[in-house]
Amino acid sequence: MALSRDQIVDAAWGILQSYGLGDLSMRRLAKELGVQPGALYWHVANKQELLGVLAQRMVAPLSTLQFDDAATPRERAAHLTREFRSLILAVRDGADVVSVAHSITPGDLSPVPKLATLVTESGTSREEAVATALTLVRFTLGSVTTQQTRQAMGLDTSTSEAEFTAGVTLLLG
Amino acid sequence: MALSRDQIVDAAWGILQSYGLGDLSMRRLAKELGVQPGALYWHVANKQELLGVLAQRMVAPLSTLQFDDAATPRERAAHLTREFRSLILAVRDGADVVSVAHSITPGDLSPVPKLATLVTESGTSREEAVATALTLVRFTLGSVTTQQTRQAMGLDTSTSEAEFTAGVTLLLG
DNA sequence: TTCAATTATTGAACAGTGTTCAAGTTTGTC
DNA sequence: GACAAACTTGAACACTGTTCAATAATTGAA
Repeated sequence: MALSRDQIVDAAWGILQSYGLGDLSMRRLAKELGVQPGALYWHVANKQELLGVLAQRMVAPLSTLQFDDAATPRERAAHLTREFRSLILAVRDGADVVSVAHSITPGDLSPVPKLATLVTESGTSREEAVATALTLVRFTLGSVTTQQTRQAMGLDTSTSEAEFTAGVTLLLG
Repeated sequence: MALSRDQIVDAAWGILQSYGLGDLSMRRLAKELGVQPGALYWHVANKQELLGVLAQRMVAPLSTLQFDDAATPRERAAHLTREFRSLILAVRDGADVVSVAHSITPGDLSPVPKLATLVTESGTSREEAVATALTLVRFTLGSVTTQQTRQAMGLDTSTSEAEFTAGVTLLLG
C-alpha cells in the first residue's frame, strides 16, 4: 500500500510522544515508515506544515468539549483553559509544537475564538474579551513550555500547577 | 591578540541584530571573527550558554531603570513591563532568545523578581505577586514572539501594540 | 489485455548544523 | 632559553531539512 499523509502524521505523533521533538527528524520519520526521506515530501510540503498538523491534532478535542450546565461563562472559560493545558502537557514538547503554530496564526488554531466568546458572555466588551483570550493562551503556552523544559532537564516542577492556577485566576477571577 | 569571550558575545550580538537568529551559527560567528569554529569552544561551553549571555545583555538595562517619583507601584510595574517589551522587541528574534533562557531559569533572568516586588508593594500578597510577575513576563514573551514571527514573515503587525497594552492593563489594571 | 499517463518512491546530492579533540602554535614566567 | 599554561587549528563525527532526475508502481482508457 502506498504511503499516506495520515500515516506520516501518525508516525510523527508517535515519535513526538515517545522520544520528543528533538528526535522528530524527517530522516527518523522516514526510517520509522520504511521509506526514503524524499518520499515524505510528496505528501507534506515541509516540516513546518507537519508540525502544524500535529498542533491541530493536539488541541482537536477542545472542539467537542462539554461544559457543566450549571457553570457560568467565566467558569467555562477557566475549564477550557485548563483543558487546553492538559492536552499540550500530555504530549512531549507539546507546548513547543503548539507555540510554533500559534506564532504564525495566533487567532486561528488554539482555543482563542471560543475563549473570546465565553469571556464576552461573561459581560466583558468584545475587544477586552479577545485580549483576555489571547493573554490566557499565551500565558498557558509559556507556563507549559517552562514546565516541559524543566521536566526534560530533570529539574523540579512541583510549583508549576499552582503557578498556572494562580495565573488563570488572575485573568478570569 | 587572543580571542576573548566578550569579543565572541559582541560578534554574536552583531549577527543577531543584523541577520537574525537563523544566521547565528557557530561557523558564521567564527568566520566573522576570522577564526576556526573550534576556537569558540575554548571561551564558551556551547551555543546555549552563548544565547543565555545574549539574553542577559538584552534585558540588562532594566536593572538601572529609573521610575517617575509620582508613580504608584502598579504604574511602575506597568512601566517595567513595557520597557522589558521594548528591549526584546528592539533586537531581531529577541523574544526567541530570551524565551529559551527564561524556560530554563524562569525566576532568574528577566524582570520577574523586580516585578514581583513592585506588585507586592501595591498591596498584593507575595504569592499572588509572584504569579502576576510570571504571568506578565510570559504574556510579554508570547506577545513579542508572535509579533516578531509575523514581522519576519512580512505579515501585518499593526494590532500588536494595542493587544500588548490590553494584556498589561488586564493584569495590572 | 495492452499502453500511456498519472502517482509515488528512490538514491544521491546540496548546503548546511553543533560539537569534539589530537596536534600544533603562541604567550607568559622563571 | 626552557617549560608550562593558554589558546588555535584542521579535520572529522554524526547529524539536519530539502531538492530532483531517474525509476518504479498503479490506475484508467482503448
